[in-house]
Amino acid sequence: MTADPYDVLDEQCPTREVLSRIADKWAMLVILALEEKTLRFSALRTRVRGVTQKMLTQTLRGLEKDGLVARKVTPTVPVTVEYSLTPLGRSLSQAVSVIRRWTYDYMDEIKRARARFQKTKPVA
Amino acid sequence: MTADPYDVLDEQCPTREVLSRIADKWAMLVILALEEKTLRFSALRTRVRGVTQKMLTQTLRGLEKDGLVARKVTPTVPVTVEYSLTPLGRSLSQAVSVIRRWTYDYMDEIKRARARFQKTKPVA
DNA sequence: CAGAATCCTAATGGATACTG
DNA sequence: CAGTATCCATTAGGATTCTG
Repeated sequence: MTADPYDVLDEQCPTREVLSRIADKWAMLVILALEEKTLRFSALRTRVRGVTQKMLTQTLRGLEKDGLVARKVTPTVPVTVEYSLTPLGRSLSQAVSVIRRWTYDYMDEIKRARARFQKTKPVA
Repeated sequence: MTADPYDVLDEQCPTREVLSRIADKWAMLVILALEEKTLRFSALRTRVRGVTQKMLTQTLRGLEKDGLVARKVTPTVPVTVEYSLTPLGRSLSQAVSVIRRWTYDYMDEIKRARARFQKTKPVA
């Protein structure tokens, strides 16, 4: 059993910036949306409720840069742009789904924890 | 098979804000650091390389609020404060570890994807 | 439709000073 | 030691306008 050559807790480790990209609210939501199916820009904007056009564009460029999302332009009039997960992106979506699963499964417990916290430390 | 009562892609869904808290660079790093062992504030600051005291405090308060991290104060002089994952936090750390695992496993492929991207779209 | 550009506010991050 | 508080510079993010 060889130790990992990486350590994300180390600031200099290249994995740190990869984590920074995916440990991001919009990035995760986009990945989850594209996991379902390929979507056009406008559909993606609708599916990922609350994302602004600017953040969606920015997030997509980042994911594209790291090879997680593929951008396909069809020269219709007006132009059609489709976004989909690459095989690499799909492998990541598995991991992101685990996070979502956890969130769904423990939502109630988190609510209780919050209530408990409020009781212990009333609003300052 | 009952459908999940939640949908994180819905802006109004309570799971959205939970995801926002954990889909965060510092939050994930703190969770990974505490997964190894209980740590005092200063040790945590050293382990999570690059985090500032301000961001660490802020991140810990958020995780504490959602019941993921426990804060234990021992009234020594000077005071000793230990942070550890709660059982709920440990269940999450499993999921976060999956993300880290993915990052370590695909780091090389991401590097190649970046190189490819650079070739296709030279710096603007 | 898919975005680029612009403007403005809020959050982040660093540095420093202070306290129980 | 483990913070809180404050000032300041930089950056992220939101709202709006405009275009191929």
